[in-house]
Amino acid sequence: MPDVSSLRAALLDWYDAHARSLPWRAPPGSGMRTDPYRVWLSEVMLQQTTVPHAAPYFERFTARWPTVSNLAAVEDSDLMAAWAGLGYYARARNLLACARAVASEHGGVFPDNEAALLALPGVGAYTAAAVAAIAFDRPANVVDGNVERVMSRLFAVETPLPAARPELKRLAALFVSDERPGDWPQALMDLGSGVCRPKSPSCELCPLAFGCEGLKTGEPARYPLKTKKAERPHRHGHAFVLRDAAGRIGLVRRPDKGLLGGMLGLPTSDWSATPVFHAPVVADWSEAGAVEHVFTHFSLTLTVHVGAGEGDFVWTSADEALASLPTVFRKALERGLAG
DNA sequence: GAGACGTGGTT
DNA sequence: TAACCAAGTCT
Repeated sequence: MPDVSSLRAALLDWYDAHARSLPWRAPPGSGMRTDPYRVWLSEVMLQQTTVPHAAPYFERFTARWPTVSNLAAVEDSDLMAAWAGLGYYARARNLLACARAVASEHGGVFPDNEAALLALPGVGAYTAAAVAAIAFDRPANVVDGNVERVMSRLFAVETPLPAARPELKRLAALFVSDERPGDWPQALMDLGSGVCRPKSPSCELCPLAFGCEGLKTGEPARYPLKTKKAERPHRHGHAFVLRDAAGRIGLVRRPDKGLLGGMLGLPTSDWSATPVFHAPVVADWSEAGAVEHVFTHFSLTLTVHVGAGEGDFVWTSADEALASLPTVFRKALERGLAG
């Protein structure tokens, strides 16, 4: 068993020299702490999302809505449009619900403890711990994919994910301490992101190499072990680019639950092996090609049809539609507009 | 516990 | 190129 306190000291030293500079991060070692609102917003945006993808959204959101109270006052449709392209749209719906809960139930001030944070919409075990630690400097066991990977290597855990999750969390808990509780998870995540990477880890640069059981095995990259995932099915569908006399696009608001919930979309058929061609209005539809898109649990070929007509739709200029649609529909609309 | 839930970059 | 992967949460 590696010596926990020397590993901890070694990683914090490394962090002092190598911490990343990020838009939501106070200068490391400055003793400054980031506004809880910004910590929370960044943590939600970073769920299953890379730093380069989330960063511009974070900059736009904080410029437009500097406080959680500002965010709480936003119209649902504006928030969803601002989130377009970032994915996992339930996050956006929960983000707004959480901002409104903080505004109405907590006087516009984020709660400073893990339990109260956990009760907020869209805040799970990871985010509650991260905000408690990073924004409030509370000792909290912050366990994300990076931490799981680092722990699985450090201790050469042979149990595959996801079954190994409780064990990895227990191991991570060994490092939680009153000393620099806010820096610790960030150091761990920076290490996981830049050194202890999923593939080809840079063990020669790693401050924890001296105590790493995984490295001793000679195959650190083998960790964490994972059980095979089911194959991703392929579906087909039809999407309809409907234009009125003014050239606007007819969109529909999707139901809150389910795929792309709460977002605007193009009218479509069902998505299945053999979709039924069911146009939103009777029109002279012409085919404009197809687009491919990959979701987490299925891939999709969408055949795009263009036509003119009127009806009960959310009529939107092409530019606004392109900016507010989720990516799958943005791609379909671009295809339709290109002819 | 397992599946739903997006997107874009990397290998 | 297909597969894998990213600071997860909810049901």
